[in-house]
Amino acid sequence: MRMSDMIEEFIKQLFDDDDYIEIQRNDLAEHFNCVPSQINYVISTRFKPSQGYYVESKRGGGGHISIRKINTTKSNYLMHTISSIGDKITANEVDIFLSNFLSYNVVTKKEAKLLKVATSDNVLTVPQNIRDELRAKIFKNMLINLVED
Amino acid sequence: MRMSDMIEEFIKQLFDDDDYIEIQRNDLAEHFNCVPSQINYVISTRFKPSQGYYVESKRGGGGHISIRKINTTKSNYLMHTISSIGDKITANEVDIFLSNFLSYNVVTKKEAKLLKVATSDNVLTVPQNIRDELRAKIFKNMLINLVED
DNA sequence: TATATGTAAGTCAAAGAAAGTCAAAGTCAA
DNA sequence: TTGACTTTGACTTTCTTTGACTTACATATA
Repeated sequence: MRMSDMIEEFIKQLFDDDDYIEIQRNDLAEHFNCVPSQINYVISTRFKPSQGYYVESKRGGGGHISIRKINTTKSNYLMHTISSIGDKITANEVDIFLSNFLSYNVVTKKEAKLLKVATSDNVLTVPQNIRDELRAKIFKNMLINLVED
Repeated sequence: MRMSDMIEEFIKQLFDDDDYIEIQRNDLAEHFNCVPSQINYVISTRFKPSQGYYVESKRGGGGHISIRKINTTKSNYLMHTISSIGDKITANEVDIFLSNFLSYNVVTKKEAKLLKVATSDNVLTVPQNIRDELRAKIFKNMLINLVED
């Protein structure tokens, strides 16, 4: 397992039942025996706003990094997601959305699978230059149908 | 015996009793003393969705290729449907399939909606001549994901 | 108060690690 | 002897790890 994945998991467990945590970058780095900037990497790739987290930090003595879980209703969440997607989207970006949907229970496993496969590179065998556009269209339209009435 | 066949067999044995495995492309290539891209060849020719496998991968450090076996015991109905669909399918034909699925409770309403919208003409804004092909691809692949458990 | 010092986080680019792509070359059966 | 399938390898892309350097804040001290 990757170091990044372990750190990600560790941080996520810190939340326990709360939606707010504070961590010390250097302590965490020491705990995992990695360079401090590794923590930044994990945070910037796994705790982005688009993944449902809001991050702040303070430098200097007593400095820290705080992470807040963003909670919204399912419909709001989906609607917000839909409008945040531009004309193009990569398969990877879809993946990130889906894993967030799943962790917020916005979609079922099966629905996530459907979303995933319908937008996967394997399936969208069209020229590169229009693939991400087509994917965005399919993805957004499918999501619209998941918004509760 | 061909190298590809040996690799194929080897991978299939990895499943043992599970329906999910992860492999390291480079390790496997080394094990068989072949170039890594040989593994890609084996996977792309022997582990296609149409052959009951779903493949994903991650690059970079700690990267891997994962293969999921599709459980065929669940619904002959869907499997039969999938194999009855050719290279092309119209939006109308999809509709007919869907209403059958619904009346046999093979899919939920939401799933049916997803299937419909992901394969609708509105969404598949690609040239006419490839639209029905793309639709068939998307539709069949989505169905495959509904078959397995 | 202004300044110096220490503490902690941020940035960015290079190096490393895997997997993907594609086309050329090889093989083999019909 | 052609055409489909296989093997090979050079090159590309994606993701992760590392570390040198920078910036910001807190506190002690002149």
